[in-house]
Amino acid sequence: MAPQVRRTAFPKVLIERDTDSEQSSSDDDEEEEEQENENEEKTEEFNDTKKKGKSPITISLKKVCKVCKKTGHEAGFKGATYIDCPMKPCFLCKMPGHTTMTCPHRVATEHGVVPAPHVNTQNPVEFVFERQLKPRITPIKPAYVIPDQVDCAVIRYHSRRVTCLEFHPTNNHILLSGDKKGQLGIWDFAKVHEKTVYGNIHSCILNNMRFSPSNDGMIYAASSDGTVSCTDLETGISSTLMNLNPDGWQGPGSWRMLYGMDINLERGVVLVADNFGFLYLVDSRSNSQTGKAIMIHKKGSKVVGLHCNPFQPDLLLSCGNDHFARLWDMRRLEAGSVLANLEHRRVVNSAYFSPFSGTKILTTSQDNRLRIWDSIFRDLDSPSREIVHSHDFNRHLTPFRAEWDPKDPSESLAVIGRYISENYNGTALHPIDFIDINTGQLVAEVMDPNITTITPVNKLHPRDDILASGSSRSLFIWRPKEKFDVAEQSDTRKIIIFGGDEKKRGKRSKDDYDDDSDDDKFNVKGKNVKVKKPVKQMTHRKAKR
DNA sequence: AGCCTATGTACCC
DNA sequence: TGGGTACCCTAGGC
Repeated sequence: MAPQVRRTAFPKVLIERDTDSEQSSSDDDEEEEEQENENEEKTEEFNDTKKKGKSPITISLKKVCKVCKKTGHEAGFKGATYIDCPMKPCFLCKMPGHTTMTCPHRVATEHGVVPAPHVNTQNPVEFVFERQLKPRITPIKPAYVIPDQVDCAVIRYHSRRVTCLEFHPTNNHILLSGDKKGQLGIWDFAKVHEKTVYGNIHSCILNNMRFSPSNDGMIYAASSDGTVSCTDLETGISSTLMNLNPDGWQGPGSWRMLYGMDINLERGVVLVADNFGFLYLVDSRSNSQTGKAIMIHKKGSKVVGLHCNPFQPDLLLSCGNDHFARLWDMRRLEAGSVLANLEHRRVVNSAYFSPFSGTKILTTSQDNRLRIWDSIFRDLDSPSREIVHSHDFNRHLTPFRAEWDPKDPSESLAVIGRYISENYNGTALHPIDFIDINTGQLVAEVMDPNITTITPVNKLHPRDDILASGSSRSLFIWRPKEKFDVAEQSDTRKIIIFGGDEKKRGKRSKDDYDDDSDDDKFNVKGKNVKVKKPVKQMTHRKAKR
């Protein structure tokens, strides 16, 4: 050691760098990495000099990719733009050979979408469909009424991420929300100061909720605590219909969680499904389980969604982690009696019948594809269309679910949040997409420079032009600008008006929302939010910005 | 500001 | 089949 320390002549220093690294050398992150690399290289060369004497020290300034650890390129955010690692398949369509930036599905959202095929009435079932059910569907698709600008009200009372939303069936301005902690929020967004949170109904994730079809003051909820609750919205008094963990916590292997839930009014049952593949029927009058649990998905797999057909009470749709959505006949509900198995390449986050005719199926899968089956009366072996859309699974996000517009009689409009971000004026934003499920076209995208979080939970109002969103802990109500009347919101103390103040753009600060330090955090703001329409070429839009 | 962590699916061996 | 771990475009909290 000693001879090297004492030497007077320092060896020559060679700098090894990528050809384009000089162009971006002002970047702070890069300087940090350079420093790190320099240290590493110096140590190695120092050991070398011990053997060889005054051999040159090589300082490497080569870029190291954070994703694949290889040199020569970098991945990650450069400002608000994410640079893909070329060694990874495309983050959007999951295919190798190109990056997300150059993905054909990003250039044209409807890329690869097969148009709706012509329906031939060859068999009796199809004849019945054409005669009895098709008339319910409006033959000519009405033009979507998409506003140029929407206003947005924000509320923050959940302490954990929002997991589900439900509009009140009769009261037009009541929104219900559930969160990861199991809390149930009630927000009257016409009177911003009217909000309620019931925190003791469930002890963990509130996965699904539905209003009672016979009493719109009652809400049913299924939770990962293994219970189904029925809560009176006025009093907050809750009863437990079912508890799958009566003996409490006996370890992770035996703890049962409830995910999918729906209500079948005709049969008077609440349907719930667990994380082991089983379906349970609970009589909504006696609040007791009827019959035995039925395995409807692969043993040990989570059943995340249940939906009763709005017009054929005997038809049930389920979906889950076994990569399938399944169609069932309620009259013959038993393992093996499935009517159809709708295969997906990954976990199916949601599967819904269409809201007017009940004959279409829309699913959201973790393979970044929306799938549409145009008619449950036709061959269900493969979907009518697949639409590539960025809604990746992330363990920290509520799973994305594409939701039908319940007001669109042509059953062609769906809303779903977008995972992948775009660079909007230097801010990475994750818009909420409106997609024409017949063509795959992006009809509109809603975003706000103040909302930088991903918005996986979205619900369209059953009667009004209103979109409710859940993004992280926050809830949003979006509506066309002209309909938004800030004056009607009397509680001005808690209203923050955002008027496009540039200082407020970009990453929002804690103060934007938290003006109270107690558990009663509550803020509402009205502001201008952009709605883009229609967008065919996403790259064009990017180029303009 | 920087770290820690909860958390779920996929895929490896 | 089960344990280990990658993912590495999260968000809240300390």
